[in-house]
Amino acid sequence: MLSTEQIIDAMSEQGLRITDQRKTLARLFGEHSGYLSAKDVYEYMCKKYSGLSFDTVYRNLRVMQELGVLEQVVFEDGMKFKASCSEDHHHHHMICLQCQRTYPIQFCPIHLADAPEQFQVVTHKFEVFGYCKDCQQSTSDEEQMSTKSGGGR
Amino acid sequence: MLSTEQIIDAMSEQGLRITDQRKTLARLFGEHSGYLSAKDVYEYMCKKYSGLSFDTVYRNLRVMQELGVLEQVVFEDGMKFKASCSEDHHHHHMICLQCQRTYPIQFCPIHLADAPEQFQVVTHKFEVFGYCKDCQQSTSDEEQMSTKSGGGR
DNA sequence: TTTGGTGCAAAAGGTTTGCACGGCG
DNA sequence: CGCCGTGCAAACCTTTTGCACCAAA
Repeated sequence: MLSTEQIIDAMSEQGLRITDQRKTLARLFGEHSGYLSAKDVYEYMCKKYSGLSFDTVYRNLRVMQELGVLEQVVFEDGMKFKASCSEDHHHHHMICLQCQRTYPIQFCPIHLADAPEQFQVVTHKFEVFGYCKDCQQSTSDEEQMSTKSGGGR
Repeated sequence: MLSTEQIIDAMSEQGLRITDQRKTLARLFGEHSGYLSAKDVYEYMCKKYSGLSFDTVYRNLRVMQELGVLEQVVFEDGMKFKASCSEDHHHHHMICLQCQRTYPIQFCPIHLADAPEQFQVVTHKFEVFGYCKDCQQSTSDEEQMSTKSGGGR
């Protein structure tokens, strides 16, 4: 997963200005490996920037996603973001339902599927949901972020 | 997949009133095997019911989903609905990007995934997207519904 | 200094809710 | 005839857009 520095460098190289807010965003996603909703990000950022507006958060999330430093995924309860995987080969994810951190799965089932021969495959989605090692015993809410982020879905 | 009659029977058994609108909804989902958004359904129904309101469509979609006759899935471009599968065993789907019809896949990759041993699996999602037999040659828009429903995602 | 980022306000979907009336059972 | 389903209006939530001001480079 991209580090804080890699995120900042990528944004800088693309000519984006590195504002204080964007540094904080980079750090948030660089250090937190789970998925975050726009609201999660807004609430987190609000603690530092009192006059923060929702639209700036959305704008920055969008810019960072278009730049490729963030990945955007649709869940049942809405859009979420996390730092892009730095793994360059195709892989899937296990996603923790508690802390929403992701763990790579190298195995890909796409060629094993009993496709109707006539079906021309374009893309696929394979995701495993459950509880990671840390979240099985301690269902307490002590996570990396002090805001409550888990529990969703 | 549930037939028009099965849908109506299920609704009737649950004490729901079978209004003309609900009959039409049952027929729509009973005969159309693809995913439809609330907007798709609204536009289709509008052709028959001039004074139709959006909220009634939403209410009925929700009721039918809670009753179990409709399945609700989140795509990148929003929520969509289709008649529930009548297959009683676990399976996955191939979904046509053109007509949005679905085809069952019996194969399930869940036990083959190289899980971090510590990860406690709760659920999973495996979907294959592409073009079905009918939609490969004819990219024309002749589908079951006369409204444009495909192309999405 | 110049261009791009931010906050504010408002708009734009999509979905839900309260209420009164009309139709199903 | 009683209660549920419907249409209407409005609220609500998330996301986007226009504009003027301020700050990064």
